Amino acid sequence: MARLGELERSVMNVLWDATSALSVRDVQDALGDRDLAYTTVMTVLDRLGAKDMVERERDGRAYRYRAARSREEATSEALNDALDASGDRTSALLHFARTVDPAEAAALRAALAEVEAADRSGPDGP
Amino acid sequence: MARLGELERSVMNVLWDATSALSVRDVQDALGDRDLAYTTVMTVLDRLGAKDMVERERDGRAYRYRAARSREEATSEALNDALDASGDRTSALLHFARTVDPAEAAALRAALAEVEAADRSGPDGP
DNA sequence: AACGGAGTCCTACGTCACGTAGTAGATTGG
DNA sequence: CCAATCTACTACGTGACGTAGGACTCCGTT
Repeated sequence: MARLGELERSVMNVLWDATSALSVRDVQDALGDRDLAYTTVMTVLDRLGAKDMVERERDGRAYRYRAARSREEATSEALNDALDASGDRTSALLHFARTVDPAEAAALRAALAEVEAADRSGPDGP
Repeated sequence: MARLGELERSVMNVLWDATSALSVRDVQDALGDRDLAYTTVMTVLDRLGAKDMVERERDGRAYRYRAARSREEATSEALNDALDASGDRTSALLHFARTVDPAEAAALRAALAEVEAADRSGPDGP
């Protein structure tokens, strides 16, 4: 995930929490506690578009914005970026696995077992 | 891991690849392809110290610098930061597990099995 | 004892990302 | 036709980072 600033991240969270594409006004309202100028929200949305974090579609005179990737996909990308930056993905992953919280370790094991089963029954599906 | 710039990361890599603590001069030499001023390297080392990425010890008149954490620990921290920023660590991890490369998945499974075994035989050791 | 080299500390400058917003111009409902 | 609404473009302050120079301090050498 391209690096995000604090406001950019807030906007992404609004978009991720929304069920449909939002107008600038919608986002501004959702960020009600910050009382930002309309154009501020527009600028941020625009920059997020430049980072391919959001997409927009015309809706009459205005645009509606949606997240280009789900929160999980974006985070996963961030994880991959961190691993790549480290230079040695595998040993970084191993260290992480050895130090992760037990509950999360269990969740991870379950998810990995799932994909393993899927792979075994054939990568193209049964 | 505190966010690092490109030169800062290069310096960390030099430190991580070194077997012992390095002087400013050592680091400058290791970065020989960039031909940086001595003080530039000092400044970067200093900033890395402010971010708790390096530690230094006196060696005569000069200092010697070493990474405060291993590459793996630092990356692991970065992973945790990314997960925390996402808001939902578990679902991010699950998505990651489902999309990770098969070889890495296998490595992860092995590491997780290891810690599971260690936990079962007693968290305080056998 | 004065000098030069090696080191450290402090300060600085340019650039870029980001938070923040204003102005100008187009479009449209009433 | 006018006011509201929306987009496009421009701008400014701050902080991070790459980069480096100058001042000051030791210490060995002449």
